[in-house]
Amino acid sequence: MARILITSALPYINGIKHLGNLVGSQLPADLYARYMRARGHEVMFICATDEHGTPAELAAAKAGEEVSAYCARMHAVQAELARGFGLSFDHFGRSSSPQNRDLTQHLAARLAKAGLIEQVSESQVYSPADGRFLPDRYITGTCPACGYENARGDQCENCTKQLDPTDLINPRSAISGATDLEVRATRHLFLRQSALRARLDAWIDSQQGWPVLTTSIAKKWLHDGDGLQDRGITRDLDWGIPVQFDGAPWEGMEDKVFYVWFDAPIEYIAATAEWAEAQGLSDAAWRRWWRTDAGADDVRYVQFMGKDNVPFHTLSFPATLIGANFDGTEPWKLVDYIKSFNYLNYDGGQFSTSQGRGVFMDQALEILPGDYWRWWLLSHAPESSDSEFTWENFQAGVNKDLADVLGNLVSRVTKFCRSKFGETVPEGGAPGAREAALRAALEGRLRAYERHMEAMEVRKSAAELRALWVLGNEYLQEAAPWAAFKNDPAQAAMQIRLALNLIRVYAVISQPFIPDAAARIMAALGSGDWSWPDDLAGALEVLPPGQGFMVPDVLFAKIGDEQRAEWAARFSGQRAEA
RNA sequence: GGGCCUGUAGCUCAAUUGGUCAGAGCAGAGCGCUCAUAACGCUUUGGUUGGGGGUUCGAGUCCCUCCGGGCCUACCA
Repeated sequence: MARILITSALPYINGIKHLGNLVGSQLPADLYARYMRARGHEVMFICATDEHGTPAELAAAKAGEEVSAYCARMHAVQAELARGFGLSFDHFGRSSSPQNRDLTQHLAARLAKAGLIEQVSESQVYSPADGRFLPDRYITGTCPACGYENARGDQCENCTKQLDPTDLINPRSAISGATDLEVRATRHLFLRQSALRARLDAWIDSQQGWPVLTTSIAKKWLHDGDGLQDRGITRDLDWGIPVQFDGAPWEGMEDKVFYVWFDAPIEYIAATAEWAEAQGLSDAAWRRWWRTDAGADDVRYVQFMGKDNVPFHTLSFPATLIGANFDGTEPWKLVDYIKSFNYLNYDGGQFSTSQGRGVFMDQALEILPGDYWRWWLLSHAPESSDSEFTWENFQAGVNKDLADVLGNLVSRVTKFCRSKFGETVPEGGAPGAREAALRAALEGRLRAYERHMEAMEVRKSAAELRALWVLGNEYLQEAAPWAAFKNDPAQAAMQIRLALNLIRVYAVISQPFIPDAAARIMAALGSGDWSWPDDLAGALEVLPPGQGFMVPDVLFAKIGDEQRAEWAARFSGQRAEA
């Protein structure tokens, strides 16, 4: 039994995430977590809401709430949606937790002690009307290069020229529209990542088999131009983790907070501490996952994220942890494997939170249960390149794979048995060559499925699982128990007993993809044996003759053409305000 | 501008990192079955692997070039 630590990129707090966000991190992370638990490994699956930063403040203001109240409310909303999608976090934390505050301040202090923190004076645009410093992209104005009037302070979206906010003509606040902007001097802490560049480079080089997407992005940042740049880790905001030093104000840093990207990954650790507290456990319970001097040396740590998150997970966060261990007294667990994903597009364009384009998690669950989405999204995960959601493809995938291949199989087997033998696993008959061939075919595909799941090859895993389901239909067609029943009822009994057991095995192995449907199958069959079919022959005899079962309700309803058309129309345009 | 990824049958994707690999699923066509959510099974039609050139005994697989799509480019997170 191995110990596996799994983290999903943290969903940001300002609103409900769309399906692209879901399939890029939380969903595949959950798939892996469920699979590893099913294989008997000890798993710690951590996620949390990422709550700090300017967008959270603005979203709260827009909602007319205190930012802390807003975050608490949205955290509850996101947690509920996560449950709806069957996301099996061991803990779904909050980056605003006391644990994260303490740990973030602690790690910053360690980095300072290591000489990896530097105070830098810089000029920032301040908006008196908004009462805040404005991040570059919250300043808009006319692009000096192309004349586009809504250019952002970091880059003109029209001509793609990179800008400095002070380049803009007629700059104004993107928040209030205020034009009385001024440039003020401010001081910030910088993490001297550049000092760790060689360490990070060697560390990346030492990793085996990481996705190209992961390493190429990391390498780009390490070697592009002047190499890895130091990074500001503080901001002039109210909402965030105060920049303090062992509880005392950090000189010159009064009224500042840590940059959200500094504290967000630290929340992976802090959330584990939150978990320990919630479980009534001691610090040792979470430290054995995160400190190699406290038991984490045999932990395998896997992170899941969209490609936009890669730089922070390959560079900044490792730099934080490596730097904090400058004297060898705080060996933090570094990630062992980073599974990164491309983007899921929506029907020819991008999902857009701001434009309300695409399907959001709450809307998805209003339409259909989580399993439908889990299956389609995972079987189309954007692993090698961006992939695309279309209602036609969604309908086809759900109807064919879930309703026809798996759902109908469960239906035909249980209903046939009920009509010929009653709702009891029938006895009699002896397996023959056909059954041996089925077992061999299952064995081959099951091991392939396991290999793909181990390797986090999400789409290949889904394809293999589907192929396993198909074997059931093939067997039934060949065995034809409805024909055998006429002349040799015992033969038919054996065949259908095997089929019932096969369905149970399908429930067990399909559980990582479609946990709810799997549970319904198991409940209908009256089985609570979720053990993985390492011994396939044995697993196919778990349901003994005489055991009662029930015909389950239709596992997956089909999506009709009219319904599909209606949904396509409903989600094409502006999302109604939630 | 720079960097990275990507372009394989109508659609979604595979091809053990140069050696029968040109494949699967869906869609289409035909046949079969009738237990089942008009479901299932079998057979089958589609591709000169974006265009062009090159290396090699041999290239979706390597090189050059052109065309198309996407992402990143460090103060959104």
